[in-house]
Amino acid sequence: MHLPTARHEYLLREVELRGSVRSAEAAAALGVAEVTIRRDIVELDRAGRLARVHGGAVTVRSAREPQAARVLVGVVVPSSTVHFPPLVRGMEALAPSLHVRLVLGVSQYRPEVEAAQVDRLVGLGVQGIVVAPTTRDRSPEELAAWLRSVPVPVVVVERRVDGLTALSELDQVRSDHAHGAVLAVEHLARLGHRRIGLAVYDRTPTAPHVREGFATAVARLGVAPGPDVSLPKGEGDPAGLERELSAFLDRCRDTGTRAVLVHTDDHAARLVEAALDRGLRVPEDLAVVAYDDENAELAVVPLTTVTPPRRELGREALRVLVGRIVGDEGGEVTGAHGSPRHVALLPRLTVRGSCGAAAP
Amino acid sequence: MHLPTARHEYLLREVELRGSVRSAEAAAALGVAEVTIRRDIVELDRAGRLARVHGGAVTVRSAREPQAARVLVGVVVPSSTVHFPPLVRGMEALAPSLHVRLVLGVSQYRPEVEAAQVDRLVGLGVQGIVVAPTTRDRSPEELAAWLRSVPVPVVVVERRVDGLTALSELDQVRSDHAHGAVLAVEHLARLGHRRIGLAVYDRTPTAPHVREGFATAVARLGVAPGPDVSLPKGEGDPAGLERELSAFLDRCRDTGTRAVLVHTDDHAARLVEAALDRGLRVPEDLAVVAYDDENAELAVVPLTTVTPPRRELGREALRVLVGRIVGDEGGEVTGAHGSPRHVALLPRLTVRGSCGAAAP
DNA sequence: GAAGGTCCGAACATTTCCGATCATCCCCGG
DNA sequence: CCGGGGATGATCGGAAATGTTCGGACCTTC
Repeated sequence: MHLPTARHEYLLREVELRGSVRSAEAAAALGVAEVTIRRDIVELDRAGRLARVHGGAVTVRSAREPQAARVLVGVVVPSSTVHFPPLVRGMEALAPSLHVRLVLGVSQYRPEVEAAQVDRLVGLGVQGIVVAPTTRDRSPEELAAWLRSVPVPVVVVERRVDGLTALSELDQVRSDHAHGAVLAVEHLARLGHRRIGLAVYDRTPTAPHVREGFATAVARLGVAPGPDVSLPKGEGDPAGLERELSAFLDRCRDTGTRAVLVHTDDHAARLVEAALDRGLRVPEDLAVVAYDDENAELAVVPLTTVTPPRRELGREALRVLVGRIVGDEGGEVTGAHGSPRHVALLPRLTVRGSCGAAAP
Repeated sequence: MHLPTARHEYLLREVELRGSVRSAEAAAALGVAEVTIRRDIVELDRAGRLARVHGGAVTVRSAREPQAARVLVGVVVPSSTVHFPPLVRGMEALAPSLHVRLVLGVSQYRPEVEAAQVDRLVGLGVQGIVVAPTTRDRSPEELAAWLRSVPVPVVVVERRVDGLTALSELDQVRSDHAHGAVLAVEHLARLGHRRIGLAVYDRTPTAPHVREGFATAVARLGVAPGPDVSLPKGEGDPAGLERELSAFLDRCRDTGTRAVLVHTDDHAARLVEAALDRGLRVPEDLAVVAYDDENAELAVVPLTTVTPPRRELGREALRVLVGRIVGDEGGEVTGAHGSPRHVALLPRLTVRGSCGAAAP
C-alpha cells in the first residue's frame, strides 16, 4: 500500500503527463477507494497543484484557459465502413486530450472526390489533415505533387510509396505489414509447417507489403513457399472467388501444403468454408493465418490473424500531426526541427483456433 | 541483528530511491518492530535527513514542495563526445516538459560496459531506457536477447537490425540514413552531375544505409556511380587516410568524376584539403556533399552536408519511451495497445559552399 | 422530459497508525 | 554472577486515514 504522498505524486504526474486524471481510474490503478482519491484531489486543489473538475482533475493551466486554443483537424479516408473505422476511432479517442476537434471526409476511393474533400476541409479552416490517399487512377508523382500543394500540414496514413523523395518528405504513419506477414510465417513455422501457401487480395495497397514480408520470412526461415494465388474481390463475383479458392485448395493438396497465409480475413473465412466443404479439417488438415482482423473472430473457425494496430495508427497519426502543427507555430528553437517523421507500427499476432496449438 | 546506523542507511536509501518509506514495510524488511523504525525516523527527521509523515517518511524535498513525481529515464550511448551529444541534448531539452529526469551512462562501445550501465540504471530505479546499443563484438541475436531481458521499456536509437523479429518487437527511433544519401545524390544530380563517386567510413553502423541509399538513388536517377572507396579511421593513421583519399582523387580524375558523397564530414574535410592541395577547386572542379554535420561548417570550404536530425532523434526517442511508460502503467483499455513503434526521422540537406549554386 | 448512469457529499464504519507506558533483551563492567 | 543502562519490543487507547453506504445532483440519451 502507498503513502499519501505517493498518491499525490502519482496524481500530479498523471495530470502533468496526460493533462487529466479520472478519480475512478486512479483509484483502480492505485488500489484505493475513489473517495480517497477525491480527498487527495481536494487537498492538492487547495494547494493549487491541480484543478479539481467533475470526475477527476486537470492541470491548473487548462482550468484557467478552458477552451485553450482548439485545433481543428481534418481526416480524409476512402471509406467510412471498412478498414478505416478503427483508425478514425483511435483518433477520436485521443482528440479530446489533445484539444482537437475532428472533421471527417470520405473519398470513396476516388482522387477527385478526395481532392474536393481536402479543399472543403481547408476551406473550413482545418490546421492539418490526416489522409489515407487513394492510390488508384493516379501516379505516385501526381499524388506527391497534390499532397505537397495542400497548404496545411499533412500526415499520410497507411500508404507508402517507396523511392519517391517528394512523398518521403511528408510525415507518414503506417502499419508495417511486411512485419505482419513475417509474424504469420514464423507462427506457422514454429508449429512445424515446412511449406506455406499464400493467397493475397492484390487490389489493395497492403498486398505488396504482405507479399514482401512473406517472401523475406520464407527465405529467412528456410521454409518452402507453397501455392501462391491472387484473389479477386469477394462481393460482386462470389463464384469467381469460389473458383479461385477451389483451385488454390487443389494446388495445396497436390503440393502437400497444409498451412496458408490468406490476405483479408474475409477471404480467409471463405477459404475455411471451402475447405470444410470438401471435408478438410481446420486446423488439423489446413492451418490458416488470416491477414487483417475485421471479422476474423466471427468465422466458422475463429481465425488466427495478423492484427494491424489500426486504432493506434489513428492515435499516432493525430499525435504526429498535432506535433507538427504546434511545433510549427510554436517556432521551437531546436534548430533542425521539422524533419519528416515516418512512423511504422508493428502488427500483432492474434492466436485463435485456425492454426492449432498456440506456440510458446 | 542490525545496527542502528544500518537501519538509518536503509531508510535514507529507500527514501532517496523511491521517494518514500512506510514504517511497516521497513520494519518487516529489517525484521524489527515498527516502533523502532518510527523512532529512527523521528531521529532522522530531527536531523533533517528526511521528512516524517503519517505512515512513514518522504524526502525533505517532496515534503517542502510536493511536485509531480519525476519519471526517471536512463540513457546509454557509446560515447559522450562524438555523434551523440546532440541526441542527448535533444532529450534534455524535452525532458523538463515531460517531467523526466535523465541519467546518462556511457558504454565506450563495449557490450559488457553497456550491460553494466543498464544494470546500474535499472538498479537506480529508472522506468525506461533509451539506448544506442553497441553492435560490435556481438551478434544481433545476442543483442536482441539482451535487450529483451531488460526489465523496463527500452527504446533503441540509431540502430537498425533488419530481419530479426526479436529486435523488431522493440521500439526504435532512427535516422533514415538511406534517405539522406538519396538527398545528396539528388542534389548533385540537380546540379548537373552525371557521375558521382562515393567514399564511406565503413566502420560505423550508419555506413551500410548510406551505401544503400546511394545505390538506390543512383539507379533511380540514372546517374553513373563513380569510384567507390572505404575509408579508414582518420585519427591514429593520418597517413593511411591520406593515401586512400589521394587514390580516390586519382580515380575520380581518371573517370571524369567531379562530384562525390563522402561519409563523415571529417573525412570530407580531409578530402577537400587534399583536393585543394593538388590544385583542384572546390566546388568548381569537385563538388562534395558530406554525410554528417558535426564540424562541416568549419571546413576550409564550408561543406554542403546531409544533416541527420540528431536532436530531434533524442526528442522523439524520449517521447516514444515516455508514451510507453505511461501507457503501460495506465493500463489503457484500447485493446491493441502497445504495438512496437518504429520511427524514422528524415535527414535534411544543408547547402553550404562545397557543391556550387544551390538548386531551386 | 423521463430513465439511466456517473459522480459527489456526508455520515458512519473500519482499518491503520501513532504515542505513551511498561516490559524485555543484551552488552558489559564490577 | 549480578545489576545497570541503553536499545528494542509489546500493549492499548485514541487519532488519523481510509472505506462503505446511500441519497441526491448532474449529465446524457432516447
